[in-house]
Amino acid sequence: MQGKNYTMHDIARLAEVSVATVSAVVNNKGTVSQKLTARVQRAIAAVSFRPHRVARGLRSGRTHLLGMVIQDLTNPFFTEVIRGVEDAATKHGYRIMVCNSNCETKTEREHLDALRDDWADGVLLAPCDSYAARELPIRSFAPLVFVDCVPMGMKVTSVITDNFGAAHEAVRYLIGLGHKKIAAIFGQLIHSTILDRVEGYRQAMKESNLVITEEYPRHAGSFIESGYQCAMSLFQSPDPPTAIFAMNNRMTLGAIRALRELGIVCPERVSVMGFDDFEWAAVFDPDLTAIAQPTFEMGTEAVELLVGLIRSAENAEEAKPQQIVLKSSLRIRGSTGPAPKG
Amino acid sequence: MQGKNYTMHDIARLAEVSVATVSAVVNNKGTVSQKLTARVQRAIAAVSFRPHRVARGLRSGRTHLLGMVIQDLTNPFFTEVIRGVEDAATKHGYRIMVCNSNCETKTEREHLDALRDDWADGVLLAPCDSYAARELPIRSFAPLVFVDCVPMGMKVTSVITDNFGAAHEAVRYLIGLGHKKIAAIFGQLIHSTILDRVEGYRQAMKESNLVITEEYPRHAGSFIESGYQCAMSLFQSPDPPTAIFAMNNRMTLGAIRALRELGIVCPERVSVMGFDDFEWAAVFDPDLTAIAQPTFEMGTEAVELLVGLIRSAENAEEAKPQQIVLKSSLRIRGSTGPAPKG
DNA sequence: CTGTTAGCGCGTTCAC
DNA sequence: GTGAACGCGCTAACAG
Repeated sequence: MQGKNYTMHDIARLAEVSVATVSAVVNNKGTVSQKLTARVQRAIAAVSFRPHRVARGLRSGRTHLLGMVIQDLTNPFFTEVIRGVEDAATKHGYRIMVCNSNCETKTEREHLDALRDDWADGVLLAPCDSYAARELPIRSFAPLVFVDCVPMGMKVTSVITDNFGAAHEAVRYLIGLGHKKIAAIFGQLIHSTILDRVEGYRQAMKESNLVITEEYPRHAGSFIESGYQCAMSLFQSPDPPTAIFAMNNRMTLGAIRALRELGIVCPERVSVMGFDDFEWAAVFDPDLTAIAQPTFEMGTEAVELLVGLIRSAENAEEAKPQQIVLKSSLRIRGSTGPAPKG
Repeated sequence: MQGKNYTMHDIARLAEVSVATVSAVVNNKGTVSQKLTARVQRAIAAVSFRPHRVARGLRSGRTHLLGMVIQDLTNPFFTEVIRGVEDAATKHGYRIMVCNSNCETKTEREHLDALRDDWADGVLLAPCDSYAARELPIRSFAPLVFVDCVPMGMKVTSVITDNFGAAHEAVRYLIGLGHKKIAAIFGQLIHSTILDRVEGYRQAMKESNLVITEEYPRHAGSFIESGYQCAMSLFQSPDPPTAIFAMNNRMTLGAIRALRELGIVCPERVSVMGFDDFEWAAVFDPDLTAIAQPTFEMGTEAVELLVGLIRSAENAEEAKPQQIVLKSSLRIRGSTGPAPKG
């Protein structure tokens, strides 16, 4: 049923050389004569031999495997980051093991353990809880780079978006449109990303002497349903906002649905600003104004950082935590407009 | 910098037993005395030892790794399938290596080769080209199960949706609403899925003696942009359709955007039926009628099939190709309605 | 330049 | 019940 898996011994026998010679050819050591090299290569091609990664890793200590543990595979934000990771990793000769924690710290931990069992050469982690992440073994079996979200109040090697600045800019844009009653809706406050965004929102409001009505900031899980619930309750209050700033792509959609159900026209009566742009944002009616994060770049930068750490570790160098902060960009579309008069 | 990786020898020394005893404890052989077992377990816990998967795999020949090669990680259809795969794989003690071919046969091939290097115990494949897939080494290093899309005209082990039946049912539903001019738009005809859907559409039209105007079936890549282009050109024809059947989630969105730009009201003037339901379909205005595939189940079924094949292979049993065909379901929402009069 | 040898960490015989 | 020895496929060290 299955094709045979040839080993170096088979090749050595076929080419009538020793296994060490085969190994040298396979690894381009450049120490083998033209003639033998050709003979070995012919034998390799004849049976389409490929060296066994497992055995190779066992001996060399390096597996050329990187692990990536993410919060949620079904969120397009992460799949785009992964594309960047794949791209850069392939360039450096690494493979990627994508692990989905499904926003469960227990699963996240299991994946990290499994990557340890695999002897991954390095790990990228988008933790699902910035508080719980402080307990994680940062200096464990392999270098670790945090992506998108970081442990609270710790200096770690990471690649993140300037969430504070992005939120600040977005709110200033809304204020520039004449909005004074701007409500933020967000998920549980356990991600450094969301916390930074909320800070940016607060700061921008404060700078313009705008009040954050107590009922305005709403939170629940970062789902469509919670965005819907938040928006619904906001518009049941006596003094509803004229702008909603949703701090997550799914919550944005929930808010949009709520507005439609309530018959509240967007952007004439209420503007909607989303965090995270995505391929389909332009298909909605109105098309969504949103903050676009540099997802692909985030993935590539994270791999570059990680590969650097792996190299340092090999040379027994001590590398200090390095943070890369990427700029986002505001994509202005149809869901935001001037604040209604009166 | 990095924590030390302990080996069985370390544990043996710590627990003052032999490595074989440690191995027996680790693998629950049940042949070690209570006392020694406890001592070994204490030593394991003390340094949080974990057996090296790589070395283990080298010896046993099994890696407990499954590979999954998919067309496009950014398509929610696949991420949901992956969730099912992860679920079932974990249950059976397998890990998953997700590989994204990005709809390139070359990349697909490279991933399959890499999985061979990894000695994956089995492979799940959603090929990006049903014709090219016929050249793939079906009987190679490990059992292979096709998912979603299969090589043209070959009997292979696979889990797919009843695409013909789904499309047939969808078109019959539109016909039941009084539509006669129903246009199908689809991507390149290189996927067995799309081919089956088109066949279902044709068959349903034929059964009701409806003509498929030559200009109606349109094709290009399965992108938002191509859906947009298809819809645009359909409505520049002298006799435009009253219903559009988009055979892919992205094309559906493109069609929606085109209708909005042209000011064509949906569903009053044109109904839109999509293939592939997704989380956000209900947020659009109007919310989208679509055929929902059993994505999660597709993933779990594929793993069950694959695990079965792996077991058979271990027992040197010859298993014949087994096809699982799953039923889809029609989610009727607001984008479809009665055909306009006259 | 090439071949021989010894292990990488683990699992699986066998003796004891 | 337990321990010593061997081998999985490969690479690093050394010998020739």
